[in-house]
Amino acid sequence: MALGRPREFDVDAALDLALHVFWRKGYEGTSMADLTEAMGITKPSLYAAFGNKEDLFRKALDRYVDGPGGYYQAGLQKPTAREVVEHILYGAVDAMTDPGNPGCLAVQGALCCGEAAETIKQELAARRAKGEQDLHDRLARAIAEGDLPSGTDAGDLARYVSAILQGIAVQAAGGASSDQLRKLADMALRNWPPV
Amino acid sequence: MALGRPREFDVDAALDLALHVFWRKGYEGTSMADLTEAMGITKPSLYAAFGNKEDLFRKALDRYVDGPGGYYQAGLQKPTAREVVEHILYGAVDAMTDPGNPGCLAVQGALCCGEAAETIKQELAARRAKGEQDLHDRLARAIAEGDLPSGTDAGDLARYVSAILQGIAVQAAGGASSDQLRKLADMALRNWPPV
DNA sequence: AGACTTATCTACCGCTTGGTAGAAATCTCT
DNA sequence: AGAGATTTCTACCAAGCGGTAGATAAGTCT
Repeated sequence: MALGRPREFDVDAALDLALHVFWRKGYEGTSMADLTEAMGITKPSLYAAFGNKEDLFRKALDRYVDGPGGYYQAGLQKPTAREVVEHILYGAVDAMTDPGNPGCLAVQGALCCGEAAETIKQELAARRAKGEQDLHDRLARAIAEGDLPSGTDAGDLARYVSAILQGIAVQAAGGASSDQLRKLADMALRNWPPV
Repeated sequence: MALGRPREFDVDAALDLALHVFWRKGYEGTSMADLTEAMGITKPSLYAAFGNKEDLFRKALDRYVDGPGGYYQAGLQKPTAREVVEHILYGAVDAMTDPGNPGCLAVQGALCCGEAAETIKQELAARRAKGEQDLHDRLARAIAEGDLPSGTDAGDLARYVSAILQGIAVQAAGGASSDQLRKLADMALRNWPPV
């Protein structure tokens, strides 16, 4: 059923390569030339397969969330609040200290930027907010189930865990080792749940 | 003693304006045109007074550390570890929710970037590391003085506070309110010192 | 074989980027 | 008044940006 000349490259593999460039350099710091070089295709091929730079970034972001960032949604499935937070924190440490790709795409992809990247910045902020909301809902369930002390504020707790995660992301971007960050996660978990 | 034609603009005021542009847009997201427009001077005047873009950013960063970011060094002077952390956390919340300039220049100025901004990224990472080191030294003193439990690891503690601060920075960049962030600081302080 | 569809390539587009040359203007000093 | 120092301005530069036109190649369909 495939009409026309067949594509000579693997779309998913190319998208992975693009993802890693965006991850390392951020949206603004990545040029189309960076992408085509890393992906091993020419610009017209890139545009035909993925649309423009913004489209490509969104597709790479989706892939990130499902791939390297998958620890987050996986963590939310854990049976207890403690296991949820544990899985997410340690998962984040591992993902964000991946050699060659330090940090978190959702944080450093476009934390702040010029006008041209404004919509990407907002998309990332919205995704972070959505992640926090998902965690909120999961913790609210834990409170309802008696898994966490009643009277706990799920919103405050979710924001606290998010802040720790984002702190880990910034530290990782600055070159912190996985050992150092694991000790950070350990400390947060020794004090879990915070009062 | 002033030879030559006198400068027609106030260097410090112009530097302040440049600082705010870098703060909002980051190093890469800021163009020379953005700067000259905000500062109300032409490009040759800018280059004559501040050097190139990188020089200007460094000067703006110095001004940031002494001005809006001054809460940090001020906090380190407080008499007890608790007051130090309290001052730094609440100071960060206030500084990073400054209307029109959300977030922290040292975090979002260049968390990740293309090759052209690499040295700025490293400079910012080094400054964050230096800040963490200063806090480490202050907390180590507190441990030595019996102000914090002996056996506490100053490095772990400093990294923990840094992570919270950087979490606040990311949340602020994403639009979190000062009320929300204050509750975050409250929670961290209720659990201080973490075991 | 020939029509059709799609991918690939080279070459290019207009625009913005950081940065500067060179002349004119405005001050101080003698 | 004139020399010297410095700032200011307009106009410009090469290089890089994101994005595309148009021809050609490589498949599938009838």
